[in-house]
Amino acid sequence: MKDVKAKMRENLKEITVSALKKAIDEGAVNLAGIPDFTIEVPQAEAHGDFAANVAMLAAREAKMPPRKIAEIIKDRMEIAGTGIEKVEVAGPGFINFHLSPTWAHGVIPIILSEKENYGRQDIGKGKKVQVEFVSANPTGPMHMGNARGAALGDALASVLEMAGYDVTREFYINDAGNQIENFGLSLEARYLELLGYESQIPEGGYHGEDIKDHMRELIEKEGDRFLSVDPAERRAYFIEYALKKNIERMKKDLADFGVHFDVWFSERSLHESGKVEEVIRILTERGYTYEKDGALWFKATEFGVPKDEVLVRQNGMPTYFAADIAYHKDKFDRGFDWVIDIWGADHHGHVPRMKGALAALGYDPEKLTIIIMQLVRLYRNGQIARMSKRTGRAVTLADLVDEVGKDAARFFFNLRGADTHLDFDLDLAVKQSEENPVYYVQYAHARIASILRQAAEQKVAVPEVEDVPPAEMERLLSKLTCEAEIDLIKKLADFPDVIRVAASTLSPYRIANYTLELASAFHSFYNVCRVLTSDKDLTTARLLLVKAVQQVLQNCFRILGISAPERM
RNA sequence: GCGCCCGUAGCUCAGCAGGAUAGAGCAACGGACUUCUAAUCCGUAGGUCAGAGGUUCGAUUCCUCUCGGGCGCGCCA
Repeated sequence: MKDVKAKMRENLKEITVSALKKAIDEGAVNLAGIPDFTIEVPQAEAHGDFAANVAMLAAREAKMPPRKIAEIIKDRMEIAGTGIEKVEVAGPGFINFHLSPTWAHGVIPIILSEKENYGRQDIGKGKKVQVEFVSANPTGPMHMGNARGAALGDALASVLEMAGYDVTREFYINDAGNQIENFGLSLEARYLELLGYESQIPEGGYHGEDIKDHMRELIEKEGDRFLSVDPAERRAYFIEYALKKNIERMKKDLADFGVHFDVWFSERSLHESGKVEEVIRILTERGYTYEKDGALWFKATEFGVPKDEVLVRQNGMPTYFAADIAYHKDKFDRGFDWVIDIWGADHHGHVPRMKGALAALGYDPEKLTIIIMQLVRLYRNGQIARMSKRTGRAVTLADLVDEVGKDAARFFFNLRGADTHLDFDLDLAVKQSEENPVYYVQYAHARIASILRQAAEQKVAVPEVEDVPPAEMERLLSKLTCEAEIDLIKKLADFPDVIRVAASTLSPYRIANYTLELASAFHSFYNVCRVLTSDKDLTTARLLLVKAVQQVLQNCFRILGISAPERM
């Protein structure tokens, strides 16, 4: 893994450690060991390119003021031939490293040869991880919350892939249970109603227009023949019919949103294969259940949950929770080393009991990470638009793609962390689409594409990295010395770090933020430095630079699921 | 009542998993296109990081409490 920044950090750490060791050996500083310090990038440019905080951490044990320790370390540093131009002690005791301005230039050939793999990490070490997200109710169209989950989950999965995990994207279809019963009753009511019979949608049923559409379509195809069919039987048929349509629709809407799942997992299959029953039996055998009021309960309180939970209802039907336990057991039985669920904030209360159930089954609850995503509050015409499926007037994911566009919507959702409460003003999103930040980053890509087109027209070649000897490459890139160029190159060198942090904190929004920063550095560069000039070497160097920028932008866009336009 | 999330510029949010003088975008104001796309750039202004304690050499970041907002606490999913 080639990472100029990480390598530099390592070098600086080694230099600092050996200087400190020397100081200890000489008795200049009294320490038993080397503190676990970091080499970080200071905020202010005046503080150099990197800084070590070791002196502050050592101060207490050494019983010396940090600045003095820093001076002692600094005096013993061997910096000849390291690219370090100056070492300074500053502030409370930082050791600041000022490097030669070209220290990061080597990142350009690395990007151009690694291409879409630039930034890839190996922290996952090929571990099998499953990301389960969206898992929307198949009883109707997907809403804004599902859209957020889709954008977040897909980007997270991509980030983990970049970090070296073997990722499976999975959608859990809740095609069983009470809601499906209600779905059937609602379909049936609409069916009867459409044929002129009096009928009522039940309590907790679905009032959406889509329910009516399903039945209208069915009547066109099959007429009124279900009037004489046994109600339970015809409801089963309606459910089968409408579920299939809904799931196909969800697949299509998600595909239009740029999200593709590896596995669509049916809840019903867990019931049919006996896995729900099996998991209940195991819990019982392990002594974690008891009967009360005609129901079977899970002793959740033994795992720090406020109250016990029902597994099997009085009527003999297993609860959603029971199926969910079976589902999670199945996930681990399929060999995943790590399971990540993305749930809406309205489900956060179920986290402890799910983990408790896993512990009861003998699995390590630490291997399940549940990301709680705060809900989306949707504004339209200046007021809150309800998202409930039952009102039938929700803004759907498909509407969002139509009105705002896939790229803008996905970028917008991934601009914020999962735990921010998100107000989405649809009118504003549409109205401001011209000023949407997504255009800012895409424009950077399009501008570069335009430069490369111009270069091709002028028969200016951009050399392939493989064809340029390292010494020649170094000579060419040494032409890149103005501030905008240096800043841009450093930004490129940040990318592996960004992947690392985004993956280890499960925060794909960091990619979106970084993309904005990179685009900003590019736009600034563009306004100051002309790429196609009469200076041949400078032109070549800048072409290599912008090509590298374009590559990194593409790598970001791929993670975020947005397109990389050649023209805008 | 109990639990989880949030509170940073007028608005929407960052703040690199404790670091130095808290940053962007939008909105406001002033500049920059005979030159690779002005969907851009440069500058000005804007702050009691909700409040109070604590841990630390150092807190926007970690802990406790208070206030304010959101969401949960079903034999629904």
